[in-house]
Amino acid sequence: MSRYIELVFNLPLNSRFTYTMSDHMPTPELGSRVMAPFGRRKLPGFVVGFPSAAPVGLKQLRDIERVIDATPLFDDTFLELAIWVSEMYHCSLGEALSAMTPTGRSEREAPGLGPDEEAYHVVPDQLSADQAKALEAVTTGSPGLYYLDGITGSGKTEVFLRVAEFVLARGQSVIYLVPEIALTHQVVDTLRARLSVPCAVLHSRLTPSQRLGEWNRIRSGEARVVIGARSAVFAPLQDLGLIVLDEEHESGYKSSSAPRYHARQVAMKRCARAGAYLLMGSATPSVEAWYLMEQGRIQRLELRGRVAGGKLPDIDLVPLKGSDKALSKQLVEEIRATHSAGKQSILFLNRRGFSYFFHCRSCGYEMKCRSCSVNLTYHKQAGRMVCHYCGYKTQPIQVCPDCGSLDLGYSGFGTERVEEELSAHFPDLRIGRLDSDSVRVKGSLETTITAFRKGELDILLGTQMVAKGLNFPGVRLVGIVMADTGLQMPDFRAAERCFGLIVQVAGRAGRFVPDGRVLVQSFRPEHAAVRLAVEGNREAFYRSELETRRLLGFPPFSRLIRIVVRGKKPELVRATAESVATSLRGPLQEQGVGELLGPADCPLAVISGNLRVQLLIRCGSFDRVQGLLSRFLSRFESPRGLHLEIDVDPSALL
DNA sequence: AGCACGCCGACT
DNA sequence: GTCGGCGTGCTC
Repeated sequence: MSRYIELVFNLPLNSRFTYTMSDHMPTPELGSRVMAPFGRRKLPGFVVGFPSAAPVGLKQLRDIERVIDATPLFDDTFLELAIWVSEMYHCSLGEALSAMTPTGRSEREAPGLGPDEEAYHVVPDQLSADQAKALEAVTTGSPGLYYLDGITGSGKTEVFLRVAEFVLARGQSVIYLVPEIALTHQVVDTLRARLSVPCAVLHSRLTPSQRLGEWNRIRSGEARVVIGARSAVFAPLQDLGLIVLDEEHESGYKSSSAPRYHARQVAMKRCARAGAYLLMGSATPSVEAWYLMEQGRIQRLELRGRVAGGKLPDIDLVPLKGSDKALSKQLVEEIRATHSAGKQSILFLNRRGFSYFFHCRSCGYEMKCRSCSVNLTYHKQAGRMVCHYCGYKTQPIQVCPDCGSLDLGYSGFGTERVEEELSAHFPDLRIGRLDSDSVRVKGSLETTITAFRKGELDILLGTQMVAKGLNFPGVRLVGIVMADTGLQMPDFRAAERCFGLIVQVAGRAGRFVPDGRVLVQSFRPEHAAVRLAVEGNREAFYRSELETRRLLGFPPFSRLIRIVVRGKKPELVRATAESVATSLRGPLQEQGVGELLGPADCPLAVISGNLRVQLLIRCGSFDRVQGLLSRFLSRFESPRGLHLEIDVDPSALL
C-alpha cells in the first residue's frame, strides 16, 4: 500500500503534484521540503498535503527522493496564509511559499546609509502627554488598526516599545517591520537593550544558513520578537499579538517581484486572523492610510511636538525659474555662511536618474536607451551615457542625429553636475558625494560618512541615501537641490512622494539640527505638493490630494489591478494585450464590477528590449473583480516568450 | 520556468 | 549530409 504526498514547486504552475514514498522512508511532515524528480530534473518541493488516494487519470506516480528539512518550515496556519497570498496576488502556491520562507531568492535592495538615529533613542523618565495617551488608547482598546501620526522625533519609537512590552507581558509575540534592511540594526540594538526577550532578525541579506537559523529560532518559540524588512511579515510566530509597521508610507513595503505583496496588506490580514494589534507610524502617512484615519477605520494617535524639544526649522522655498544652474544664489550664500560659522551642509537630490540627460536645443531630440525607453544619463567620470535601467553604456553624441544641430546641451542636475558647480563656487571646501555610483566602490560609503562626521568634509552631496542620515552633529544647512523631481512623471502617486520627501527631510533636519536652515529649491514652487510641504500644511495637502484622487477614481476611492504584458515581439505583445482586454472588458461591464482601462504602452514602454503594455482595472467590487480575474488567468495560456505581470494595488504605474 | 522533441533553413 | 533556429507540449 502506497503512501501519497502532495508537493508544490517554485514554478509558475498552479497545480499540486502527487508523489509516492518508498516504505523505508520516514514520512516527512507538512511544511518541510523534499527533493523530487520533476520531468527530467530534480527540484525541491514543499510538502502541502497527504492525499489518501492517487489523483485519477495518472498511471504511474514517482517516488520522492529524500527529505531536505529535518524540522518543517511551516504549519497549516502558515499554509493558509500562503494560499491567501497566492490568490490575492495571483501567483502559484509554490511561488508564494518560496517568497515567504527562508528559501526565497534574495530581493534586491538599494544600498543605504545606516541611519543610526535610533542610537539617539533615550529611555525617557516619563512619557509625554501625547505618548501616554497613545499608549493608553492601544492598551485599553481592542486589537485592531492604530496609527501613530507624528513627526520625526515625536517619540513614536518609545510608544512602539511600550506596546511591544505590553504584548510580550501577555505572553504574545511581536513583529517589528522597518522599510529597508539598513534600518534593522539600530532597531535590533534598541529592542535587545530594552526587552528582556530574545529577538530574531529576518531579511534577505542574511546568508541562507543565517536565515534558516533565525527561522528555526522563531518556529521553536525561542525568539518572540522578530525585526526585519517586508518579508519578516511572514515570520512564523505563535500567538502573534502585535505587528509594528514603522514608516508606513515607505515604498519598500511593496514587493516589486512576484508575488507583488504589500507588507501592510499582509500585516492587516495576519492581525485580523490572529486578533493582534497592527500599529503603524509615520510623519507622512500614505494617502490611503490618511483616508482610513479620516473614516475612523484606523484609529489615529496623534503625537504633536518633539519629545526632546526643538522646533521645526524654518524652511525657505527658492524658485529655480529659468535658471540652468543647479545652485541658486541663496543656496550658495547659505553654504558660505554655514561654512563661515564652522558648520557643515548637506545637499540632497531626489534621484540620480531622470536628470542630467543630453538633449538637442534645436529640435528637442533626447538621447534614449536603445533597449529601454528612458533617457540616458551622462556620467562624466566615465565619459559615457548610461541607462539606469539596463546598464547600457554609449558615447555621448556631438551632433544631433535628427536635425544635425551642434547645439546640444544638458538638462536636469545629476549629483556629478552639482558637485562640479559646488567645486566652482567653493574651490576651498571639501565635498563628499554619496550616490549609488560612488558607493559601488566598497567601503567608500563608510569612508565618506566617517569623514563627514569627523568634520573632514564641509559639504555632503547625495541622493536618497543621505535623506536618512541627517543626524550629524556639525550640520546646520540642509538643501533640497530640486524638490520637484518626479512630479512630471506619469504616476498618480508622484505628488504624494514629492510631498513626503520634503517633509521627511525637513523633519529630520529639524530634529537633529534645531537651529538649522532648510532650503528647498524647486522649478514648480506653486505646485501643491511642494508649497504645502514647505508650509508644513499636511491637512491641506491630503485634502487636495484626496480630492484629485476622488475625481480621477484612483485609490483610495477605488482599488487598482494592473496587468502588464511584456515580451520581445511588439506585435505579439500588442495583440495579446488587446485580446486580454477584450476577454476581461465584457464580463467586467456586464457584471458591473469594474472598468478596464487600456491597453496602453507603459510610461517606460521598453525595458531591456521588452515592450511593456499595460491594462488597468479600476475595481468597483474588488472581490468580484479578483474572482473574475482568477477565473480568466486559470484559463489563459500565455504565448511563448510573453509574460503577464499582475500587480494588485500597484504602487507606481511606470 | 526549464527541458526535450521535432520540423525546416544554411553551413562545414 | 548535420548544426541550430524556436514552436509545442509536459512535468505527479
